[in-house]
Amino acid sequence: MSKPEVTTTRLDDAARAGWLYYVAGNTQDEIAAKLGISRQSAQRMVSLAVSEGLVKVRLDHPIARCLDLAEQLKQRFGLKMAEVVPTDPGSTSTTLGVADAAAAEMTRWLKSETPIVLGIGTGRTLKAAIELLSPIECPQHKVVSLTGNIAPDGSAAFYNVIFNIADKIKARSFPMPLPVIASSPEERELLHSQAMIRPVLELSAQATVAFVGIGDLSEDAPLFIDGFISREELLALRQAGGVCEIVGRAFDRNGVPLKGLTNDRVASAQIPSRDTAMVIAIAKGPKKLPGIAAALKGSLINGLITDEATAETLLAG
Amino acid sequence: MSKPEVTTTRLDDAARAGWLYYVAGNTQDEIAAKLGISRQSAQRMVSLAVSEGLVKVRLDHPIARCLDLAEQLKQRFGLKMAEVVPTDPGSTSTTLGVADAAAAEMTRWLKSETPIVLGIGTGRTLKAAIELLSPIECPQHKVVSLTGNIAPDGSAAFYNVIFNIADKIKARSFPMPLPVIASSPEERELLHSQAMIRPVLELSAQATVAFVGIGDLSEDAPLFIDGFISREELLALRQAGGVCEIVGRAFDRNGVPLKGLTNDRVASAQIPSRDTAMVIAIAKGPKKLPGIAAALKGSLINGLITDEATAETLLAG
DNA sequence: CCGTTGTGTGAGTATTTGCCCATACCACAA
DNA sequence: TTGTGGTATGGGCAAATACTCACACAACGG
Repeated sequence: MSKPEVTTTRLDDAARAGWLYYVAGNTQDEIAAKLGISRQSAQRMVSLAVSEGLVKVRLDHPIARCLDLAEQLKQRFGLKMAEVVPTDPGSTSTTLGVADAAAAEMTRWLKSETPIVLGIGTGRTLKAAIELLSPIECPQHKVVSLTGNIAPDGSAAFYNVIFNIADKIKARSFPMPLPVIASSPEERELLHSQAMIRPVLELSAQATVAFVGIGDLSEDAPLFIDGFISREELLALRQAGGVCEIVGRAFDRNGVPLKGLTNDRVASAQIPSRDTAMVIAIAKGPKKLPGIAAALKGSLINGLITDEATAETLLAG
Repeated sequence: MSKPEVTTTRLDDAARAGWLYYVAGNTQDEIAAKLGISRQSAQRMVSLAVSEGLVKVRLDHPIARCLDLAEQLKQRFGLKMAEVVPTDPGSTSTTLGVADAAAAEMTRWLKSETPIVLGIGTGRTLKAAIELLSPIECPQHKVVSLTGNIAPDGSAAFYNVIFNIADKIKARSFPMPLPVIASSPEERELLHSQAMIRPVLELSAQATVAFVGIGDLSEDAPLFIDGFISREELLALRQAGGVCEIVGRAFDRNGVPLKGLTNDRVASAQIPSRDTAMVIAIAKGPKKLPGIAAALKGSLINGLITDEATAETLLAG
């Protein structure tokens, strides 16, 4: 037999072995018997068929596309974790799907036996996620708020969810009894140096994992809607190039924190270090796209939970 | 209420596990870790994905021998289309392999943008093929049954698959609410002239492509097993030289329809014209050999999906 | 003629997978 | 409340599979 012919018959045999294995459902032993070769050779034929790309596996489920996108996101943006949920084309909700996924991801972390420190940001998405969280007893863990929980009018900030989650999971909670944005840089320093606050800030820096929302800075930016900043402050942030806000701090399109403006007075903790903690953002939708892109570009996060449409646009851009 | 919802999320998870297993190449242990479940549950998820038909394996290598046989079949019997799949020597299944190939061939037709009329026969092989069909949305097409769908006892004929396929591909379906074999020639005429039936018969004559099974007339002929004809009628058909049956109509070894007997009462549509339609038979195995040979000889079909062993015998004879 | 190199094979072994079964869980009815 | 039937879970084990290694053999070059 001449050389090239040998190669084609080898692939032929490989295809036959692969067929018997994957389509006919034989074991490699049976294939070996039927083809009159040793089982090791049969195994080699099958794996040759796989490595030569003869065998194509396809998943007939919308989820497959999501997992694929998640993988691409991880690759492209160097994320440690990514999850993409299907987009419901008919819904305009900004929490549908991602909240469920976030709750599931939280549960996975909380199931850990070894104590973790769970950092929690703020926002509508996060609130929705925590509402979906099934109660589990996790007295070994600690949850720490990354933002202040006092609204400008003195009431508890509605979308600060530290108490909700602490209650759900029966863990010790560390809220930050502070305004989200102080009235001056000096006041912030004063507040941060309080004995009550310092341990919380230190704990937040030790977070094992943190879940944060990403706020946009459009006309109806949550920071503005909820009264934490004035319209003028919002406009100033936008003019300074701000595209998004994470735990109250504004960033430009490259994920670099803006200098000055309200950022000088944001009383939130820093986003935990991406070297020591998983920082998972939960965000989807066209309005948040620039913000998510910025967070990815600036490596502000190393985990992302989003939806199909958003993931596609992120990868296309 | 909760039942379908639970089922879909379960399938979602199964798809996820299947993806991680087959596409990402994780072991079941890794999947278990990533999904926060036990390995056993992961294993169940994966096998659920397989059993639900979410996972499709395709071999992208035309095995030379099979291609060669297919070509010879086309030449020798003047077929427009032939496909030969490998034979699993140890298996006695009459559908293994050919059903997959038939599903793939159907998919090729269904992908067409221009509307087609798809005629569908009946039988075990066809049923297996349609179960393997991946759901695709084809509202532009029409599927028409070539046989009645009422069993002698009044129930829906089990191997009438028009509803299964219509459901899978979301196309308009045209079943034939008739018995497969009428009690008399007169009854058949009466039934066929009904306003409900005539359009279906007309549509079936316009089929672009039709997939049919070939039934044998041995002791366990499907027509007899399923109770459409009596043992006496079966024997009579055999004595009159009948070797096979397509859409209920019996043919002799030259593919000529038998005169009289049950053929006078078969309420099925005619096999669509081989001049205007592709008529593809799906059949393999020694028991069906005479039938396939007859169908080829009588040019009842112009397409064939069979297996290696059957193709070889056909060509040798 | 001999050694080298690449390829294919079989044997043995570690890992992975499939399956059974005891148990836990949940919903529902008595 | 308790019992009951159906369902999901995880442990354990045997089968199946993947991997590593050593050897055989042919081609090639010195």
